[in-house]
Amino acid sequence: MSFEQLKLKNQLCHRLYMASNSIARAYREPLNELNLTYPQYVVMMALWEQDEITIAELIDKTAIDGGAMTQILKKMSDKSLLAVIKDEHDKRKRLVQLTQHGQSLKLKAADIPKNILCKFDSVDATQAKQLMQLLDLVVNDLAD
Amino acid sequence: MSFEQLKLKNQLCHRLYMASNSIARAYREPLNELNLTYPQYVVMMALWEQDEITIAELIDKTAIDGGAMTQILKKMSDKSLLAVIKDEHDKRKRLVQLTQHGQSLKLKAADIPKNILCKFDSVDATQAKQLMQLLDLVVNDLAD
DNA sequence: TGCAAATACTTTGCATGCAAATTAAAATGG
DNA sequence: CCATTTTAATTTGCATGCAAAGTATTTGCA
Repeated sequence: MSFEQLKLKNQLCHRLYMASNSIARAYREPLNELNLTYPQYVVMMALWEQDEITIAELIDKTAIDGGAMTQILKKMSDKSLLAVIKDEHDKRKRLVQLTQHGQSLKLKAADIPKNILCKFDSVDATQAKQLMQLLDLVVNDLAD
Repeated sequence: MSFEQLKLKNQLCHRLYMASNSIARAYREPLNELNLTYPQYVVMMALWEQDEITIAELIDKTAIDGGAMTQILKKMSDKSLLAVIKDEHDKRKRLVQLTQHGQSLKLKAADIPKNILCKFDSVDATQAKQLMQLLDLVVNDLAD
């Protein structure tokens, strides 16, 4: 019994596991300089696109776990990157708002994507796009 | 300043983050029935392919962090899935060996990959293969 | 109007991923 | 042959990802 389907080299999930960890590791150094973790950087990107959104919307945009989000926002708030304020219309909700400092960090982060991309010697723009499209299919098929 | 490069929809890393989490989540249920976490399952797959290898080799095959591996092996040892024994030739090394129970679990796991794949309505075999190849390029380019 | 059900978050407990420090043993080279 | 370096693992501290339980509000509906 060869059980080909159980070999690591045939596992899409293991490829994703390695690729995701690899790329997160690649971001670690440049993000350290901004004093951001990778998930915190994702939150920043979401807020740079649209500021003053609810936590639920932030969770929706980033796909970060709700339980983790509470902790992440607390740490980011401690670092004065953002503030979490009450929504007067619906007291269950809370709004996330970038501080001046949080907004200004966008300029410093602007070069990060380029610096990561330049590590990809074997993946050209077309392949990167194709890869993103395939990943979107995977995510959509697995969405609840 | 639009900062297109900072938008989440253009981030390969965020796609990978979501896809990796999605697929790991998909494995959670079937693996629960085997009382395995996803990384533990990866260790099992590595050992089903080749038993009695050193921890370093296991780390190399699985890409699981060394620090985490110690903990994972301890838990798996507690569950009698494997045993970690000394290497008499090099006392720095330790060998990982499946137990009878660990070996027998292979049969129960044999159907898991198929059951995961069938969730992919939008990704055919060709695309899956293509995706794996692209992911390999990413991992290789980011390898130290 | 009033209460059960749904929402929006927070909290808790467990399992990693990762960097850095530590320990033990083997390899090296002067 | 001994001291330095390298290798193999473990340990520790921090930051999530995730499930499940708990809290505060708001909705919905009888």
